[in-house]
Amino acid sequence: MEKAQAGARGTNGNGERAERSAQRDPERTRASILAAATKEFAENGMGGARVDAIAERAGINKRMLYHYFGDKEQLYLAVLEEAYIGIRTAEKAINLSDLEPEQGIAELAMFTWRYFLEHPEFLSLLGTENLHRARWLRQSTRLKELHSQLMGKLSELLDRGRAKGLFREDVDPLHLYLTMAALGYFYLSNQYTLSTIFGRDLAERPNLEGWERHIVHVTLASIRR
Amino acid sequence: MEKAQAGARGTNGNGERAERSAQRDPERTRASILAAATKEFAENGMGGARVDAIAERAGINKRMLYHYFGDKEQLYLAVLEEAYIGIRTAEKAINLSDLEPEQGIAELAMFTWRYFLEHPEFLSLLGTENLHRARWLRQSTRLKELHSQLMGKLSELLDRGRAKGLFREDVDPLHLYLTMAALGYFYLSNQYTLSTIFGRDLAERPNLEGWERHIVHVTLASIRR
DNA sequence: CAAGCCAGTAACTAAACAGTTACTTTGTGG
DNA sequence: CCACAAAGTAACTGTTTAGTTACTGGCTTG
Repeated sequence: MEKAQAGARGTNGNGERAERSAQRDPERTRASILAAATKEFAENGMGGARVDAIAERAGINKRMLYHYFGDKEQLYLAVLEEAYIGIRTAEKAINLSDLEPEQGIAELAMFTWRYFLEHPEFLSLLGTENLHRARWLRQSTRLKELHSQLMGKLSELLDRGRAKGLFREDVDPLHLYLTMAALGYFYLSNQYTLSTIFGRDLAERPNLEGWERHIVHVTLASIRR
Repeated sequence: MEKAQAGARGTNGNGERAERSAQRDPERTRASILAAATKEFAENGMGGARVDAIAERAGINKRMLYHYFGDKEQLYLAVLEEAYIGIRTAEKAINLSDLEPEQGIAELAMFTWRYFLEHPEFLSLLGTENLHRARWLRQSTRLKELHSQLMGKLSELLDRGRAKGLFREDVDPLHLYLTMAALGYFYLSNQYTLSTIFGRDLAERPNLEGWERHIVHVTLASIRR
């Protein structure tokens, strides 16, 4: 029925393997499983995620999922690793060397906030991973080698700011990073319970913009002399 | 075999129902189911929690769980409600009226931090509830009536501080509350991934104490003139 | 061009799971 | 003191679940 079609589209005369049809594309299959699994795990957690739901979302046969990833846990680990690689890659691209220290810190705070805002699935996976006390993260040699680029940039800015007499002498870069991350993470990951309890939709545009300004304000206020 | 024992202990001559034996104690059964369910849901989330595990932890027959709570979802809701009632009750007990504004804010920040620190199951339930976009919290009329006492106390302190010229004019009490809560929540709920990535155990005593001081410092720095 | 491997399918299985049935025991109010 | 309701048990059921088996189709390479 579709055999003729596959034959016709598989090759195109010159040896080049052109834009091949949907059939038989390992990389694409793998990627679509990973994307589907990311959604499913982010929406339902490890315990709530369903292997069958992932297969359906990816439009593949469940057997393929086991073929490429082994089992549910290894698939989850692959999802987690990809999510961390995503943020680490984005961090690398930041260039702050020609900014004033205060401006640089503000940029880092906004970067973290916006990354969280645009990647809710990353926040959700973090929540799931912490529920399980970092069981899979601790297993992953790949992720333990993948250090955050942010701490280095933060330290450099702090040094420059201190030299100029702008910042306090005793600022711990880790504390500073945790402060920025905490303000963004909590607001977004807990937005549903908070919105319900305070009767105010935290996801509305003006509220989001107000909170971004607040994060920058708090971060800078905490390190200034 | 044990019937005679039960008869002997059930009543003690005067009509008073003395310290009755373990048999047939509805309140105790209900309470032990609730305690077991709190642990199970906090450790595994909604999707990962097992009804059989709850029954076993509570030392009761699974049938009783359905007898008292209806089904798994209603039991989860009861657990969530009890957890919120716990923090709201603790909040009520705080008295700040004879403290200076700065001292009062510091006390509130430390209260929130210590409550989170001592009630990890509450943090975990919040995480689960937010994963599900506050699905059960929104259903609960009981919880929607139960307003946080903290916002009122916070506003009062802010007013007093402003009158004395200590605090900025434009501080939003909700932003202030979210700031304190965010700093505590993130540090504790994400301690496992953070400890793994930064290679530093955030749960160690000196680190916990340092973070408490940091929360107070940041909170106050963000509202001072 | 065939041998063999890789991608893919459909249908199955054993265990785990939430929830139920049918029953017994125990305390209490008329 | 007995009738009846509430508390409790044990064993069961239908469904969902992760993971498997046994197979087909197609691509590459010696």
